[in-house]
Amino acid sequence: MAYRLDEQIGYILRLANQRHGLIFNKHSELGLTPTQFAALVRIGEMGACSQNLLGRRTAMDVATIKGVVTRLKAKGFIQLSPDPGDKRRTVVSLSAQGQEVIDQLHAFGEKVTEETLSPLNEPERKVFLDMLKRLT
Amino acid sequence: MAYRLDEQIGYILRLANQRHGLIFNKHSELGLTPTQFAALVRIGEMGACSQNLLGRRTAMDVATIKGVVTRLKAKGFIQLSPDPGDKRRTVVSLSAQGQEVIDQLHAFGEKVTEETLSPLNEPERKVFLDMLKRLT
DNA sequence: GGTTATTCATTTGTATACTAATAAACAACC
DNA sequence: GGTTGTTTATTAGTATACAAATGAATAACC
Repeated sequence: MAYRLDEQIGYILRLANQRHGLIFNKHSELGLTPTQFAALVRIGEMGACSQNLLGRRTAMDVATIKGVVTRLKAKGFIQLSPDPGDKRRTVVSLSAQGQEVIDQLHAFGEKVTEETLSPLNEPERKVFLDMLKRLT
Repeated sequence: MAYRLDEQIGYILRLANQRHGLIFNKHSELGLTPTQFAALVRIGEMGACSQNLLGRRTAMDVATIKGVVTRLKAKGFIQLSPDPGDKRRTVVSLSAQGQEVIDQLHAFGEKVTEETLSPLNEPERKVFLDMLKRLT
């Protein structure tokens, strides 16, 4: 059987990611990227935490989370403060503005998820997500 | 139902992509990235074509394919030549070295695909790939 | 208590990925 | 045949993503 790029999981994953990004950007109101969105939602879930821990919990390495935090701070959604008990750490937490948009983010995220999964019906979505999770 | 980042298709797709990238790099012998690999395999499938067309056939915009072509050329896998019939175009084609590694690339790609899909059994892989393709 | 190892954050460098703007060449059309 | 519109390629700017190196602070351990 000949090797066909269009049948390879890596290539198709990249295409699916691209499509998701397009859908995300089309609906985006707050000017957030998918990555910034993920970090912000995660802080909402976790509460305040160190910058590196936030990176680990959102699957971003230290260099990536650094940039994401910088931009979320510049946009006013988070605030940074020194950790009283550990001088190495920078504590990341939601700003008042960040708190205010969390519900909006969730509604937005649900819309993006819905449209991204729209080619699949309900039982298919469950099967698909279960299998996709096993590939992480 | 509360919104949970870990259940969102966009976030899980990103994680799956990351894992695939790690597997790809672990096995990579020729120093290619997944994107460079895709472009090179595609040229092998299509034969010579313009730089922009190659980008379209590998889902890369003009800026991205430009960089990929530059690096594939620097690594000696492709060659560039002017299009005799269209002065705008740059024709991209495999170099002798590129021709030589195509079979190796296919074997490598199959190994990466196999390991990436290893958490799924054979019938699951088929179902999964079919559904994933519908999300592109 | 002092050595060793680990963790945290930053920085540098390389590689996608997309937008937008530009210039040159080509195509369509009246 | 000249205007209009499209295509091709380049460039600049922003944002992930990862590797690797660094310095500061903390933890582990004998």
